[in-house]
Amino acid sequence: MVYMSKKQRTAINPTREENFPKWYQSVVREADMAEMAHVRGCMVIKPWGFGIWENIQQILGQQIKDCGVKNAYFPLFVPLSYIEKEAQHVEGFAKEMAVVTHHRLENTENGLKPSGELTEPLIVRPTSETIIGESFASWIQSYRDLPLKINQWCNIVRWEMRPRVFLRTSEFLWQEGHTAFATAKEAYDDTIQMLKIYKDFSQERLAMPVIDGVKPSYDKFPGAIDTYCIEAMMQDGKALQAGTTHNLGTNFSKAANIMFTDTDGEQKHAHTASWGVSTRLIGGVIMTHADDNGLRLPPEIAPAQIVIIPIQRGKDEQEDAQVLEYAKKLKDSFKGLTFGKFNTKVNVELDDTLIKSSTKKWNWVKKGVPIQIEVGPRDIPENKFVARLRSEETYEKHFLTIDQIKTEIPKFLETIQKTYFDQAKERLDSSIKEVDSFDELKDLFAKDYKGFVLAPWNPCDEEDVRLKELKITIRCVPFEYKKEDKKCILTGEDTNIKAIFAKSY
RNA sequence: CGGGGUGUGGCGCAGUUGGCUAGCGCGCCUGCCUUGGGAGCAGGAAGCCGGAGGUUCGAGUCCUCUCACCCCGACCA
Repeated sequence: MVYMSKKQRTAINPTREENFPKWYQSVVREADMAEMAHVRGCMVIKPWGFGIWENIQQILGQQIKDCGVKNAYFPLFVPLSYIEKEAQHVEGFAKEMAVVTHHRLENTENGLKPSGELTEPLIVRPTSETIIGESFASWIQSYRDLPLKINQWCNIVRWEMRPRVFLRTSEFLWQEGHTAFATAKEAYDDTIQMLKIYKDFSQERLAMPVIDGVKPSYDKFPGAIDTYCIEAMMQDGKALQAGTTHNLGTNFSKAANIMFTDTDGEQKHAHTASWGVSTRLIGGVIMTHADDNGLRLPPEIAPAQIVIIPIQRGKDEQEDAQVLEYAKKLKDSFKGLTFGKFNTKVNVELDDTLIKSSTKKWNWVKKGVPIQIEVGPRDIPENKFVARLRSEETYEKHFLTIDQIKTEIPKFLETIQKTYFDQAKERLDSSIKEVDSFDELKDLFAKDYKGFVLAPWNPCDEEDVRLKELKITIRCVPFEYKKEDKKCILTGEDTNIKAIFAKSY
């Protein structure tokens, strides 16, 4: 038996150290973010979790619009024949498709039975390249119709074998951008530009540092010329692909016949690209920032940056009423307050539920609200309140007065945001090891290494079986690293390219 | 889809070689007492033990089938 003092007691059990996957599930449950639905592989996203997604939609959505992209919406159902048009695309997605074959239920002796078989089965979109391509083909006729930039926020279905809340579910929410250009360069530039948007969003809003780069050819999106990605490192050292962009070249425009008449009068295929991020980002935020007391939300994407907890002692009704009154007044004092370089609005929640205040406070610790404010009878005469920052492990009290809100609260929020990023960045930077041989790589992971490895690699078209056996994947060839003439750790060939090797989600 | 495991109040679990009113911790409700970092005491509600069938005087426990979930592979944002 281990002696456990009250101080060591953690809100989340098991701890990260003890069992990372269970810790993760526990954080999701205790923070009241989501739960697995009774429908296989699907999740119910609860308000506190969905609030994060809404912020992602709102902030990233605006950034996407700022790139000249318009939002639209395309059908959930994709005719089978559309998918069939791009050979690699079919191969890549065939094994995880939900297929609709009937359009009616018939009441029989044995219960409801599907009837009215469709002449052509419909696929529930696993992604929308093909169906959007069909629209693009009819929308685009001349170079004057280009570039065409469309985005949709929607749900998609991939019949996953092993679901995990936020990280891998059969149905999930995402944003998929689809763009078409007259030239290959523009399509390429678009994939690079959008990757940059994702990277900045991830780092500046989610406080989640990422490595951007290009996927090995065998790991690219089915039907793409190249796939680019941002890779984040979770606290267990595993990589999480947090966003991707695909340069589709003319593969899909050939399949869907997206053609335009160019300035020279020639009929040409458009060059297309696609890019997306999903609710997986929320899983990334959890595994990047949460600790053994639960979630820690970066202020930039927290559904509420501040919760006010009235300390009502239940002894004196009048006193309790005054405290609540004061709490409301305090809440109003935050109106119009913003923080950070993006002037993000400060949202304040007043927790006036009947739950005991001490319990209440722990609930909000677990939910990861950046700042907890408590107000009690003693604060009223002096217009005071107590603020505690989720980023401080000691949950120290900061005594403030109402007129200090405008100056101090934004500072606190900026500090928390920065602290979370710095901690994650420090972890990432100190967990990238460089090696020059396969044996070193193997030894490292054999010793339960938690982190990334940067090593010389000569790009090839097939995954190395030795890596597969070690459950290690090449995450990407990063855009930035020191170029040196070395030997590929897998083939021994000369190369000046390096790749990130890691275990992954 | 292959290999392994688990299904018992909301959550986490215990339940001996079948045996009497099915337990424990947390949570929930009521009361007293407390309240500025997870309080205490007393009382209470809540489970046809995943489902179906079987063996038996008797099944949470044994057998058969089935479903679901978890872990390991294959696949993946």
